[in-house]
Order: sequence, then C-alpha cells, then structure tokens
Amino acid sequence: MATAASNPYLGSNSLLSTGSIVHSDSGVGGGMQPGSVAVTSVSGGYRGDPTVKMVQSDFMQGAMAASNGGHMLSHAHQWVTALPHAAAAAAAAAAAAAEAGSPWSSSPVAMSGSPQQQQQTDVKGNAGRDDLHSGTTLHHRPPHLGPHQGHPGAWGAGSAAHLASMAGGQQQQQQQQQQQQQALIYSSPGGFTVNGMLSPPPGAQSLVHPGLVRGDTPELGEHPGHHHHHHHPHPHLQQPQQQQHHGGVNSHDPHSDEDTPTSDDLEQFAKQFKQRRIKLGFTQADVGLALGTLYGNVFSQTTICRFEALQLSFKNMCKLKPLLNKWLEEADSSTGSPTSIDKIAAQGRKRKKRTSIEVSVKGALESHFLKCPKPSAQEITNLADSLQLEKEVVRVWFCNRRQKEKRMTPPGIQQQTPDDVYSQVGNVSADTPPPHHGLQTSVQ
DNA sequence: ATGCATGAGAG
DNA sequence: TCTCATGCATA
Repeated sequence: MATAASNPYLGSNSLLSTGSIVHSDSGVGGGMQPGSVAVTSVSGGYRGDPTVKMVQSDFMQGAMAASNGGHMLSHAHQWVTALPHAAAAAAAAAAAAAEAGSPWSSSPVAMSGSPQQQQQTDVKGNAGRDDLHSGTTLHHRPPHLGPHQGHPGAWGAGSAAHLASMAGGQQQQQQQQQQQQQALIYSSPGGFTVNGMLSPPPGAQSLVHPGLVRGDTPELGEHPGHHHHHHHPHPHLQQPQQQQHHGGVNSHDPHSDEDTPTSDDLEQFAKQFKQRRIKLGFTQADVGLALGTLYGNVFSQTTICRFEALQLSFKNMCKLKPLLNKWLEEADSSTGSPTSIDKIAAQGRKRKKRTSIEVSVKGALESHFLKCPKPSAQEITNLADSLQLEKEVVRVWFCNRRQKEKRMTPPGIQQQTPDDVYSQVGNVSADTPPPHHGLQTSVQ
C-alpha cells in the first residue's frame, strides 16, 4: 500500500501489501500457527514522550517473524522521532481546569448509590497535544439551513433499539456505513463574521479565536423546559443507576439539564443530533471543530461519530451531550451566519505506527479475551510471544477490547435501518424490531 | 466508521 | 498497571 511507502521504515518491507497475507482465519478457538502476523504502517505522528526519542527501524519484524516463525519481539521502540514542536497551550489548560468543575458526572442528589468513578479527561487532551492555532478562518457554510426549526426540546420520538446480550461470544456488529465528506459548500468568500457562530446566548461565552484563550464556564446546560418522557432505561449498558429518589430530593423533572440523562435520552439525543447536523450540512468534523471554537474543546470527527453512534461510555456521552446540544442550538439558530473554523494542521508529530493485526490473530485474541478479559502481564507476554506480537500491542488490544465491551451500544443492535421507515408499523412481535423513528433522511 | 494508539489520572 | 477519553490513520 501506498501508505507504507511513505515512511523510511517500511521501505523495504513489502509485507504491507494486502497480498502478502494469505491465510484468512482459522477459527477462534484454537491456536494459531505462526506465520503472518501483523504489519504496521507508519505515518507521521508525534510522541510526546521525552524518554523515547529514537529512531528505530524495526520494520523487519514482520518479515522476520514470517520467515522464521520464531519470535523476535525484541525491538524496543519504533516510533519515529522527533519533531520540533512546541507550544503548550496554557489557555487550554485553564479552560480545562474550569471544565473539571462542571457538574457532568454527578447530579445533585441523583446518583447516590453509584459513584461514577474516575476522572474526566476532557480538555487535558488539549493542553497536552492540541495545537490550537488559528491560521486562517475560513467560513464554510452549510448548504441550506432553514430557519431554525427543531429546538432541543422538541425531540422525543424514538423508540429504542436494544440490545442483545453480549454474553456468549462476539458477534460482529453491523456497520452500515458510508462516508461522509467534507462539506463542499462554502459560502461567500467575502468574509463576514469573524468567528464562529454568532450571538451566543447568555451564559455562553463569546467566541474566541479558534485555539486561543477562552475562559468560560463549561457549564453546559441543556435548557430547561424540556418535555419528553423518559421511558425505559436501556437494559444494556452498565449505566450507574442513578435515579432513585426518595423523599423527593431530586425528584424534579428528568428532563432538566441538571439531571443525568437516561440512556434513552442519550440515544434520542444522538439521533436527533445527527439528523440536525446533517440537515444543516455539517460534517462530523465540522462539529468537532466548532466545539473548539465555541467552547474551547476541540473534538475530532471520531468522537462526534462515536457520540452519534452511541459508542462512548455512558459517562462520556453525558459529558458530551451538553456541548453538542449547545452547538446544535447555535447551529440552527444562526441561520445565515457562517460557521467557521479552521483546521488545525497536523503538526509534525510522530506517532507510533499503527499495527495491523491479522484476522486470525484477532480471533486468537478474542478467544483469549473471552476466557480472560484481563490477563496478567505474564499472560500478555506469553500471548504476545505466541502470536508474535509486541507485548504492548497485545496489552493495548486488551485495553481497547475491554473498552469496547463497556460502550453504550451493545454489539448486535441495529442502530438504524433506513429502509423501514414505513414498513412495518404494527409488527412488533418479531425478533427484529427495527427501531424507526420518523425522519432520517440521509444516512451518513 | 473503526482499529490501534496515546496519555492523564487513580490506584 | 489499568481505565477512560480521545484521536490519527485506515479501510
């Protein structure tokens, strides 16, 4: 593949070509035979780690492993190095600090029984690696947006799709998929508003430069006055059971911002959000960037995507919801105003090559995971050894696998079936209850 | 849309 | 070390 070619390490490594790997699978249950394992592709990236700065070509790994079957995981680090980059964003840090105090993780009284552990990491990422700068401000503009129509509050339709047990084995999750592209339409190049959206509501901060100071309250509230019923909590997802109101301490309406949304709320919100976003002509990336401009927290397309697909932890969903909600309000209220942001060019940062794990190896990992989701360091080492993978890769694989297990959307549920809008209406008894909720014009 | 990766923070 | 939030790079 072309990707490989671009880096020095893989120059001679032809393993990357798809053709090099031949065997396709061998079942999940058993041992795999050594042979082809994984290849890594490289790309620029950065590693902030001061300790690790060395260039090491270890592209040999794949080749060696393939040829001798032995293990040779001796390589140390392969990440490339060194790039001058600088700039720490103090402003971001400040914002982060502010953010930390926000009431995301806990509502007043709500969750008494379940501490929602751990930290929120939100903005820290910004301080660490983000380079927010603005260099240019291009304003792109949504193709068409009508006068604001859907306010948050108007939502509420959905039915929920749910789940399935994720017990027995791994099932693949469907992935209806298609690509979204960048918005192609830009509005008048003539220039107008300087920054993002206009007229932030009170409480919202004024806009700032993309990437620069913004001190503000991350207090995000969805506005009061919501009225939707929250019915059944989703059976899946281990969301902390929060709503237990005795006495009435916290018994105000479940829709108010103050309280933690139910997974159902989140699901509906996510759907609505996606619809609105699409109708407004924004890509997921646009949104992520806009959030940065508006609130100082930039998010990637990935995160927005995962939010929409409910592939984040419950807690994370709760955290993001207010932000996205805010954006949504801004977006559809500022009809003619350009939204804009500029892209932060990827700086010269080095990141480790992304390892590509063979399907057969994945199968092996999966089977091990089923037996033991949390292998000890030793087990990881052994496994890594037998699979001819780096220990770190295996470790990370397990971490990611566990994370996946904790996502909101359990594998097996269909997230949206755009083809059944008016298909079956009364049919509910079947085993495939497609969740359809009105609109849904475009699928992305 | 997702797979692998990074890094902060909590043990 | 692991977990969690996130994102680059990819398919």
